[in-house]
Amino acid sequence: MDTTTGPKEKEVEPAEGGADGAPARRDPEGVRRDILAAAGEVFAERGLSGARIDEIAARTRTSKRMIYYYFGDKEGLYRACLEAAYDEVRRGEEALDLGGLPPAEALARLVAFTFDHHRRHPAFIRMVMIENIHRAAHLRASRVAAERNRAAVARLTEILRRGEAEGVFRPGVDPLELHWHISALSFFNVSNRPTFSALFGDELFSEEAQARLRAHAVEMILALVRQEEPGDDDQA
Amino acid sequence: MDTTTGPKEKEVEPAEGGADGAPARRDPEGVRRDILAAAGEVFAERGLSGARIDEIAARTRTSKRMIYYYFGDKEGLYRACLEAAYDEVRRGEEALDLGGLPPAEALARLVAFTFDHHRRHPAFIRMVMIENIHRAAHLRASRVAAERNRAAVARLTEILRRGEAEGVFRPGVDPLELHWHISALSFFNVSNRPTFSALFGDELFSEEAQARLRAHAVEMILALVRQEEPGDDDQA
DNA sequence: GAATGTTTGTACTGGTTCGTACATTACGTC
DNA sequence: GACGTAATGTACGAACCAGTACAAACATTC
Repeated sequence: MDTTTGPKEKEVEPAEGGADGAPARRDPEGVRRDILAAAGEVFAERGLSGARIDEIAARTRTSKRMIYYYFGDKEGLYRACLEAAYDEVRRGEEALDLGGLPPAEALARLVAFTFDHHRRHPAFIRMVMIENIHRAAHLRASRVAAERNRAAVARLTEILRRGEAEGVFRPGVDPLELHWHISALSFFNVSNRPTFSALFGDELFSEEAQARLRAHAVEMILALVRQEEPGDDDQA
Repeated sequence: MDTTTGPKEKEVEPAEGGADGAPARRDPEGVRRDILAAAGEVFAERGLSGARIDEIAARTRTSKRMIYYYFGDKEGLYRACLEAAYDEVRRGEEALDLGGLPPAEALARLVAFTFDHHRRHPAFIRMVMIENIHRAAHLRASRVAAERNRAAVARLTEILRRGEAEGVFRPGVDPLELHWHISALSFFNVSNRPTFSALFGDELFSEEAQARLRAHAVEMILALVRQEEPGDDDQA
């Protein structure tokens, strides 16, 4: 029985597979990212209590020991994943530039973009669902995510302000409330697909149906903020 | 050390505390309900993997043994809870009678009712969230819930049909899609409150703000189905 | 090239948790 | 009032799983 726990003679290949050129044999930052990626998958898939540290470790290029070394405990790892998820998704939102567009068009694009963006990030949606199940206990404990989210509302505020000034939006619309409605239509469309499919089938989730739903979301939001002046600038 | 596991001399009081008059000493149906109620609370609170059978048993007037006797295993119990939750909530919806109302009014009431109904049943919402995390694996495995849900859509179909016939609703609105939107606005308002509060504070969840959100939900849905005929029956 | 702190691997442990073996009691019924 | 079955209580087992003890290898600085 070989009890020597010394250096195993398997090929070494320490950390040079990163493809980013850095031939660092020790690569703490890379290990961190590696763990975070694996943990993100597993947490999103199974939830906090459902996830197994050993499974996360197995999906890693490193070992369980490293998880505890870098993240302390399971919750610490979970919190880091949560922040990373918020961070990544919110960063993706910044790509959208609505500066030059007329307010109604800008809002329409924002809604459509949000709808699509949520669809593109199901893992993020799942993390938020899980966090809501936990009554946001861990999100509350982290100051990171708040900043980026306020940016989303700030952008909405700006669009509303412009629309109000131009007289195309009715005054007094609360940006936060509007954000709430937009999020609802976009988030639910991803989060509740499984139970809905189970009850009513898949028909709402074809590309065509989704495009229709998105168009309706845009319509509904615009209808809510539009200044209804029947026969004011009617072209006729 | 007393190793006799015989009849303990504690007062007997077998099952007469039910307050419903039935002095049955053995009460299988009551035990079932008792377990189901306790399990419903715990599963809604902690999720499937987070729930502990021992905790459920502790909240019961009976023992863990009975859980396995009646429900087989943890999943069986969870499935029973899920069905019970759907059943109870859908039964509560049947109270709403919209028969005599004009279509727009009926739809408005339906949306407002749905919005409130979701708020009144947070535990049900949580069960659905949890089930969505599990990709509806357990809901799919049960045929029960489907029936009652179709009734909700059927009612919506009827309202749309009438509205279309009367010319107040535009034709071709898909009842299932409309149900999706209504559900989104109502469900999300409960399901995502924790993370939203964590990021933006509580302001949207005061009674006044909720009333406003509900009014907006009604408005948005009506705007979506309304026949836009600018200047047709304008009183002027 | 030695000293010192950082990063990593291996094996293990202590507590938790689902589920069950075994025994016993109530109930219906003939 | 005996018998078969349904219902229930107690104690326990086996697996699982978060977290750690111990020790080694690397990196950095002088």
